[in-house]
Amino acid sequence: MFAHLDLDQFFVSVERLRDPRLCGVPVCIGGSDPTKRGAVACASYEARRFGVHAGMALRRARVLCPEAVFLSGHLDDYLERSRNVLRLLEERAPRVLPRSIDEFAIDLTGCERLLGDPHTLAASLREAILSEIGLSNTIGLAGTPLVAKVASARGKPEGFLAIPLGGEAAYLAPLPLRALPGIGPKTEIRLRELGLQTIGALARLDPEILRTALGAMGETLGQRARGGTPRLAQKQAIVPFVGQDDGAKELLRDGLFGRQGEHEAKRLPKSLSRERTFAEDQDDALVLDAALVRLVETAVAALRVQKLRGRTLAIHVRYADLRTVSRHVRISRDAEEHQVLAQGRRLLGRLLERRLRIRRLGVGFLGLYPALEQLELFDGPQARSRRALGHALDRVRTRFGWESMRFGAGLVYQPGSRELGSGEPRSREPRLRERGP
DNA sequence: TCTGGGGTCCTAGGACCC
DNA sequence: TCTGGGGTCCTAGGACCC
Repeated sequence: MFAHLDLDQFFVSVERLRDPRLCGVPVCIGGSDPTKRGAVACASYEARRFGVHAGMALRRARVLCPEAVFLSGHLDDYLERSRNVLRLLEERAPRVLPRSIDEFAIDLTGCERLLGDPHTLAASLREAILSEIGLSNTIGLAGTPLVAKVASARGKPEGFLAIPLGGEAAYLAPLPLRALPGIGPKTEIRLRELGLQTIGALARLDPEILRTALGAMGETLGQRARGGTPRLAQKQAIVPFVGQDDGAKELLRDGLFGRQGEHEAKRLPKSLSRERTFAEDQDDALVLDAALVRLVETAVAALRVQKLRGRTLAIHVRYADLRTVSRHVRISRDAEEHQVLAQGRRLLGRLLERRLRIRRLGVGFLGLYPALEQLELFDGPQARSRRALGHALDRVRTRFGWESMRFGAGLVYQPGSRELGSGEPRSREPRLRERGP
């Protein structure tokens, strides 16, 4: 048997532990000012009753539920409590994989003799997380991880839903297509065009038809519709970044579950990116360049902390009309930050040829690989000292905050009151933004 | 009233090589 | 000189998830 544990309205629950006055009132995490751009990362059940849900624009949430309390949230606290949950589960269950910050897959196969009945064990885990950590949660129990996940989603909140062994496909059959992980809005439309309404209909469809219509994805979905496989696929946690400021915190984020993984080979992330959406759509080249500098700085710093390098640099842009476009370039193994920045500027230049205002700018690295310290042997003294500077910078920023150290163009970004930057006079710097990312 | 930020995986076309 | 077919890499974009 497999269990899937899902923390109910996780971010809101943590905020309520921090401030019990939030109990019983509608709460939206995602930004403290709902008149600004932003999205709801987590809405309390009280807010959901008004139609508010995760992913919704803050402004829309405010219209639907004006009396809601809007908060930026505390990502560091969420990460810590998520690790506490993982630790508790690992102490009492044979094999646990974090699926995200608020979801955990638990393998209970073959542990009956050691740990007893899976139902009893799963129920005790649910109870322990509630009583010892204070977090309400829902568990789904089934013969495959996939069905356990579906069951937990449908058992929310504060639920415990066990699907009888062998009854996986029967449980899924009457459910709507969208209940199956992997079916989003687009795929749902295409499946409906094939005349399908339920997961059961999808399960019965000739695999050949499915394959012709949807390619490899069709095959996968067909298998899932029939219940999936009774194995926990090795997959590393995805760490959703809630997005609120506090630059230096990123440096501390050396992976969500840094400690974990002695027995599980830790998988390298495939990509790393930093993005930001402007308060207002931008076409000022100076502002865009300053944002680019800042994003490259933070992304490179994050790579350095995780001892990774990227093979490809990507710049992506979302234009005012919401179209998203990216440009990529291969970067050399020994490229340094200033060279990466120069490449990024070139790519951004190409994207600016379309004369549209820019809503969002992003810098990403793809094809990540471990940065081998030996590479430094081949560096010249200049490269070495620049690298040392980078490491020193990371340390200073970790201790004193991102704003404690800034360079040239990055200063345009956020003239704050505290930082002195590199000592240059800043009075001439235009004040272009009211707050940093 | 226009939807954040961080990821994953898949597809498809073109370049290039053999 | 013309040219097939296959493999791989790179780039760009789409769909999905939390």
